[in-house]
Amino acid sequence: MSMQWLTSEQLATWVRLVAVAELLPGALDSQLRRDAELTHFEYMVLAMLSEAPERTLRMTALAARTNATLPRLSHAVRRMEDRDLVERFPCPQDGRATNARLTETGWQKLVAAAPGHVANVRHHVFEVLSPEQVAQLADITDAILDRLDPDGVMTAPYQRPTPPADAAEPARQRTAQ
Amino acid sequence: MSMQWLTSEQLATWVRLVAVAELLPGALDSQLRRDAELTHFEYMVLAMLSEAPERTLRMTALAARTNATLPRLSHAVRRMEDRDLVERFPCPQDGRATNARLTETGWQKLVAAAPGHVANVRHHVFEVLSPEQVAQLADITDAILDRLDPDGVMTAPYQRPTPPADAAEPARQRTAQ
DNA sequence: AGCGGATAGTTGAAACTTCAAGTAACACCG
DNA sequence: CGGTGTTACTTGAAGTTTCAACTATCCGCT
Repeated sequence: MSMQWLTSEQLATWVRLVAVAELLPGALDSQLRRDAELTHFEYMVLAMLSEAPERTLRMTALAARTNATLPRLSHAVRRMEDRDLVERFPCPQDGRATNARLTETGWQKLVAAAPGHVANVRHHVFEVLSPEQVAQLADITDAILDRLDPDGVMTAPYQRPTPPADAAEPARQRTAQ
Repeated sequence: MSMQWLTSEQLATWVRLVAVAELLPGALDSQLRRDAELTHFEYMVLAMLSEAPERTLRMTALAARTNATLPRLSHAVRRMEDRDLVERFPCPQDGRATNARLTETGWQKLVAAAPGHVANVRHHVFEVLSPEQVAQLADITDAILDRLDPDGVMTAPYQRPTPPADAAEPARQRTAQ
């Protein structure tokens, strides 16, 4: 394979980006499985529910936020229901829809798992990047997500603070949408 | 979840990085499945073999380069063998080992699939990034891979070209083996 | 040479994801 | 109203990945 359609700089970058995309989910999964008996996907389900009003979300919305297909989510939620992490009930406003709600047990699970997960994130990403690089990475991922996720479904509630150097503790807000 | 252990800039960056890591493999998979009847994993198997001497690699080496477990690779190669994309034969030097070799059909498949794949990569990544950002991204992914893949198994053969002008980092060596 | 342990890979079963229906409720239109 | 089409799931089967043995070979040691 001589990919003459990419410059060697692009090729080197591409290979590294793919490697990160391939390795990172595994690293997150391992730590969570080992320390919290959760997959990264299950963690995301819990995390997304925890941020929603009433800790409740419709299956379709939850699937969008976790980048899952509906069948995948449906099966996963059934298994998590067996473990009493979430519960399902029909949506009062729309008889077709199902709501998933975080249980108290699920919340506790998330609270217990979060510190280790965040530590892992810090270890793999933020400890090795300068503040400038963190800002650059945010710009770069923003640009890529413009094509990959035009509606920003996966990043919806996470607005960026003001770009300049020292962002300490500004209130972050929901995007309109 | 109020993750106070990350700054809001870090949190925003993190959410975007996870979104890219989650969405990118899916985007690659869709295009390859649609246009070439290959998964991204199968494409990587073919690509790694195509770059190896004799278009041949031992199963363990191939697994490392594609970030697969040995059972996963073993099953996948068996299925690809049924499609005549690769072939297996015992390693002459080591009776325990198995070699996987790209067949002519497999090579043709890869050649046919590559242009569309590269176009997809360009579309999702390089078209939306400036040359400066491409260089930044290479530095950033390099730094992250130092922890995620210390031996550089996944990026082994892809050396970066000489950095343009101002390189701050002494570029830790990622040895091929 | 022969033993014990490590290495390389395969295999079948369990777990998970994807795929192809299937069900029920809503929405519009005549 | 009743029909037609769409939306929001759920379900069971098929395909894939992971997990736990299991086989065979190699290496170091005596």
